[in-house]
Amino acid sequence: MTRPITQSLLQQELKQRKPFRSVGHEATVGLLRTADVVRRRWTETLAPYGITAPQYNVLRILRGAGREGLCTLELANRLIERAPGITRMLDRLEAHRWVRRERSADDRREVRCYVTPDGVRLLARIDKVVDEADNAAVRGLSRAEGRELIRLLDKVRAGLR
Amino acid sequence: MTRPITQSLLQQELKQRKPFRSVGHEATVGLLRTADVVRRRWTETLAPYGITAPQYNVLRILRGAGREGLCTLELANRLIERAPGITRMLDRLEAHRWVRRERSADDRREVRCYVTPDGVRLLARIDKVVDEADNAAVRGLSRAEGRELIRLLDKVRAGLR
DNA sequence: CGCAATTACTTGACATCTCAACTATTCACC
DNA sequence: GGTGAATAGTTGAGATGTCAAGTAATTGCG
Repeated sequence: MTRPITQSLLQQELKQRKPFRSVGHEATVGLLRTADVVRRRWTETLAPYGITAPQYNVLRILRGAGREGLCTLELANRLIERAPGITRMLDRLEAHRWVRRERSADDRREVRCYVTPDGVRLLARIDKVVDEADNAAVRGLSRAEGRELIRLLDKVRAGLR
Repeated sequence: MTRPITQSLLQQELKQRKPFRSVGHEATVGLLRTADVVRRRWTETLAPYGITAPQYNVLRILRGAGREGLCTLELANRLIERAPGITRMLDRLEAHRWVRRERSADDRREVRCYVTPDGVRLLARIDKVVDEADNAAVRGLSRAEGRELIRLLDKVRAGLR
């Protein structure tokens, strides 16, 4: 538990003089900041296509769902998000004609959502640049480190459940 | 590059059948989702105190700044955030009397911000539960794994700069 | 069968965050 | 010294998230 001679990278970024209170604290702050940076990079990547990152995620999930589509709450579950946000995002996606919604005939409480052909075309144009952004995120890591990062993040989530 | 027999944890969470397109993609998605989970836990921890996570961060930074306080843009830099959000958050923090603002005498363009004694008292009440939340985040990890996670996150951010 | 509880949203209100545009100062340079 | 450029911050408008409360359809149970 010796005092390090140099500050950690994160300490310098935060312009902090004091060392972190604990490994947990430094890991938490590092995690949130890193996610912010990645999110921002994603946003920049998508901006030229007139779509936001959360909207892109929804479209991609709907494409994955295929012909059957998904209902609103199922979408919310996959995004770990509450329904109200989804409803309003779908309103906007529908206005762009990237998504189509209709009441389910089986259960008229449900609203089933589908990507439109326009939406699929948009995704096709975007996929490559998103792949590039994803790979850029792990540019600094070796393949083994990338996998180790994935494993550690899995463990963090498992510990929080 | 062999196909894994079992799906990764994240693949199960996302109910995806296909393996991830790349290590970069899985790491990116894992990072964003893990940060969301940690952020949510933080929000729950702070809710009983009537303060949001971003507000708590601002207060903690201002406490760290001490008697000299900080100007708005300096706060924005430390939070990796744009100024407009900070202005409005400070409006709310000031309404709660946790923060005090005044035009700098040196440079009348600047607005210097300080925690009030009320703010300091609030932080004192909160510090412990936040520490606990931070430690809970790495509960699943050994000490060595925690440090490894910090190192890998540092590398990701360094690679994105 | 009928009615209460549950489910699947939807709407309203508020806190973040973002970009763009605007005001007030201060700085730099002739 | 004065004027144009840069800096610090605010305001407006839109997207995302949250909770609370309301509506419509379905389920469960006596």
